Amino acid sequence: MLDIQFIRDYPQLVQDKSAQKGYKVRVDELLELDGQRRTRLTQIDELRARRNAQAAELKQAQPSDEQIANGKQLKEELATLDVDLAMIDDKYTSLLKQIPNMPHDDVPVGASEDDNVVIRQVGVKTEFDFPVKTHWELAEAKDLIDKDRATKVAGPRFAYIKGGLVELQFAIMQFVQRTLADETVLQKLIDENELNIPAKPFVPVLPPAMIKTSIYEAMDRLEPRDDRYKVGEEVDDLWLQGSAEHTLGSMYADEILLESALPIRYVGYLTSFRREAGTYGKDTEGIIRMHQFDKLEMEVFSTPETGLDEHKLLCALQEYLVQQLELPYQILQKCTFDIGKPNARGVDLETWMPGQNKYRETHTADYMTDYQSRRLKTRFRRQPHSAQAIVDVTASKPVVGLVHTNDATAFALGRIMVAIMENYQTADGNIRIPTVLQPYMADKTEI
RNA sequence: GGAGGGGUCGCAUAGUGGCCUAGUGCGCCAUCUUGGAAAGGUGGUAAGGGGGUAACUCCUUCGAGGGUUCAAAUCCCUCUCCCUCCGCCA
Repeated sequence: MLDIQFIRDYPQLVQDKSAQKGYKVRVDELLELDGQRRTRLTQIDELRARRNAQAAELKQAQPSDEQIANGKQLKEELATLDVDLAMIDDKYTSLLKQIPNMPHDDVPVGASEDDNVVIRQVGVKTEFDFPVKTHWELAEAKDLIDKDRATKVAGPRFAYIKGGLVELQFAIMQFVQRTLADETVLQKLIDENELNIPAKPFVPVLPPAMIKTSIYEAMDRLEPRDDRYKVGEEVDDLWLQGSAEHTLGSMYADEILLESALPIRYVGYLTSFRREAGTYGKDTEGIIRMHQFDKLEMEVFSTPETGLDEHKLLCALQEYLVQQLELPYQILQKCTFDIGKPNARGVDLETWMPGQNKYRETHTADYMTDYQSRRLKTRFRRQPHSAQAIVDVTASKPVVGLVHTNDATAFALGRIMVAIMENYQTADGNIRIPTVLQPYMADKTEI
């Protein structure tokens, strides 16, 4: 959710930037309702002040009939205004929620995902002196993926992942956890990118896989609803999460964190669920697009001042991780249309997939500024800076602000294994193991 | 699933219709005393919203939502979370 004060100050800007993201919003109507709402609020406050004063007057002696009648009238007036306000408030809130986050200044304006900009390509597209196989051909030959039986048991877009691929996944998970806890690596990336943030390690988390409707809505990741799985329709108010971001980013809802605790960096591991509504016929072969996939997700809570640097660190980490696996990739800065409603900025990393002869999205990094935290009420208390306090009395007063949230893929395990299979295939149909992963696989060199 | 007990200002607690403008202790901040500290004294100590250049001021919030009442932390209803016991269970 956007700050109403910001919308009051820059209505045209909000209208224009929303349009750039493909959102038709009614800023005029919202501001009209905002005015009405504030008028009612003032009236209600006045009535309540009178009610409070009257109650204070009556509390000593037995109230007279006249006083009670007077009180009753106040009560009725209040009730009418309350109903009025509730109606205005409903419309106001729903309009306010529709307004997307403002794109950051460097986000290219675009009308479709075709307007995303390739920032750079890194690595040389893998070449082979034999006919290239797709990952599903490789997997079938080695019995690494069984989709037919999964379809029988659970339906299409499910799979049994087996044998060497499972070992590979566990190896990747350990590798990521080790890397994200390595302050030397973090410091190196921070220095290279000239970021002004500490090399604080990521803490691994196993978050809940289900989420309440209210929290999902506050994260602004529930829509479109038909891409999410609802659980226990009548009995429970729960959804299966579609990304660890959904339950990681919401964990400090309604809390005030200490500035000294920030940044908080987590790497969550979770099996994620998506209905993939509207993708019928897309990526039906292989395991690129599944209803269920395992994912390692980075999530960072920070101050507003460091939010963008944290975003850049996450992007740098994504590249670092893919580089360690020695996979060719390209970086895409997403345009205004494609970054998503709560995003101020979004960057995709696409890994080269020789079997499909194209780059495919394996990573995405989202910077939400305070858009999510405003509705979640995830705040932090600024510590008084004593040096300033001497000069400026107000600076010594602790101030509460909204945290900035960042989220980024460490690895979508299914997709990165597809990339490894296709890039590391050998002439005899084996799959070599990237060097950095071998220590986590009992020094196995291929599967 | 069954029975009972709870949710109050960072923490711990008091509070059964108007003396609650939520008391007390701890913690924290400031300050006094001190050579410096401890101890002690004094003052302060939440969030959100409205108005005001400001000093300030008004409103809301005692798990959440409804209700009763001139008046609700307090009474009633619904929900929710936590604790104890029983049952079931990886």
